[in-house]
Amino acid sequence: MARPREFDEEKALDAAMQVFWEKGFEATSLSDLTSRMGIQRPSIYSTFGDKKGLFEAALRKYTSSHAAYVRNKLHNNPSVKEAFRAFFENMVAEEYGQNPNWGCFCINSMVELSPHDEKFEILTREHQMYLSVIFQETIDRGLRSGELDPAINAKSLAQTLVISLIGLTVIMKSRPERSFVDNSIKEILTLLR
Amino acid sequence: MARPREFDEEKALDAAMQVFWEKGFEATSLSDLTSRMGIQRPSIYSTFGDKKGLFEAALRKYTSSHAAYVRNKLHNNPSVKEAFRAFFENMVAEEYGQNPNWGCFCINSMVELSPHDEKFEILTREHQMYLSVIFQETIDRGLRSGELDPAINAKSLAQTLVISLIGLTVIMKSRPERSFVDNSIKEILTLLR
DNA sequence: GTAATTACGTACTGATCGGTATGTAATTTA
DNA sequence: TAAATTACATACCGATCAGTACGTAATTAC
Repeated sequence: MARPREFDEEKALDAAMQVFWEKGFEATSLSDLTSRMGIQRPSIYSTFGDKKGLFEAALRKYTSSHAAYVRNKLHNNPSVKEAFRAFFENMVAEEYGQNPNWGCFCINSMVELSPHDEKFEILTREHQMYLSVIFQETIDRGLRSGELDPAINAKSLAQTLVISLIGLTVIMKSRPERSFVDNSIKEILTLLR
Repeated sequence: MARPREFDEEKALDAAMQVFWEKGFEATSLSDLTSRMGIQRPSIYSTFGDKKGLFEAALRKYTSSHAAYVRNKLHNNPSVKEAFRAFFENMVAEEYGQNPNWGCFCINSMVELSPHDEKFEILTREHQMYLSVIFQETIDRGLRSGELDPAINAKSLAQTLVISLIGLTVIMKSRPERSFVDNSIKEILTLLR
């Protein structure tokens, strides 16, 4: 190691994540990135490879922090039904709040890149699988405690909730009336009987 | 009208729809379009305005034909439960088939463009609302015939099924194990009790 | 203090982007 | 047949794209 980095690699990556999250891969230019990351092009290329490498690093940062967020939200609530209810309702409230929201970076990437790039097909799939495992663990906890109907198939229900989460996140991009998503969440949560 | 068009406007639009469907708006270049549409740039600009105008025309063509397809699928089955089951299972089978599938053009556009362009926010929202109306009509039919539990809220359930459809379509972009979507469809269809 | 190494900023590359000017061909109207 | 109008193909526009060459600054190793 000769001359040390002058910029904070994590902060720069975080800035890149925000730009990609907001605009997607294709619509984000290197100029967008340098201005928001506060560094020059050669620093990006020497640190992250190329544009796609930077995107991948940003997406990995997102998925790991998102997984931690979801795990925390669901595990820190004694009631499983209440945990899922709060999780879904909180997600909707954030999306309909003042601050602009860009949905889920992983879902955005799944739609834009997965069909054309196997690396992102795998990366985004693995995140969804991980979410379904977190969901299933939570449902299992409710089965063990007796809170949930023992006839429930934890795995199938977890997978269904992941798919509902995706559907809700995506449809909110078109900003439907709030009752649309509120009704659906109520309906979906009846599966957690 | 002086000199008549030498190309078939509908066929050209159909070709444009396929390219945009496959690659999205940003990743599709004018060169991609001219080569697949079989016409020159000035013909595109004189007929459809600009790139975004052509995209909008292509998306409108897609949504109207997709709505007709869904309506037909659901209305031409005497059993409502069977109609939805066949609809969802057929969608999955197509996506996992040999031919490449690009998901739903409207969902792709909702993810890529709706947050940055109000015109597409409205256009994609209206299509989802229309699908939910078709779904609701079908559920109402099942309620009238006595096939479905009269305790069902047709509107909420229709909205839920639209969200499930979106979630299924999107997650299949990452090509999960087929059991993932099969399980979820079974679970979702239990709401049609 | 000198050589080696790494980082930085500037300025550039060829390619491609979306969009258009222009000249010519074809058709209608009169 | 002449004028007007529309469509076509070519060839171009300035801007921007992702990516890099290169010279200089800073740090470490010896």
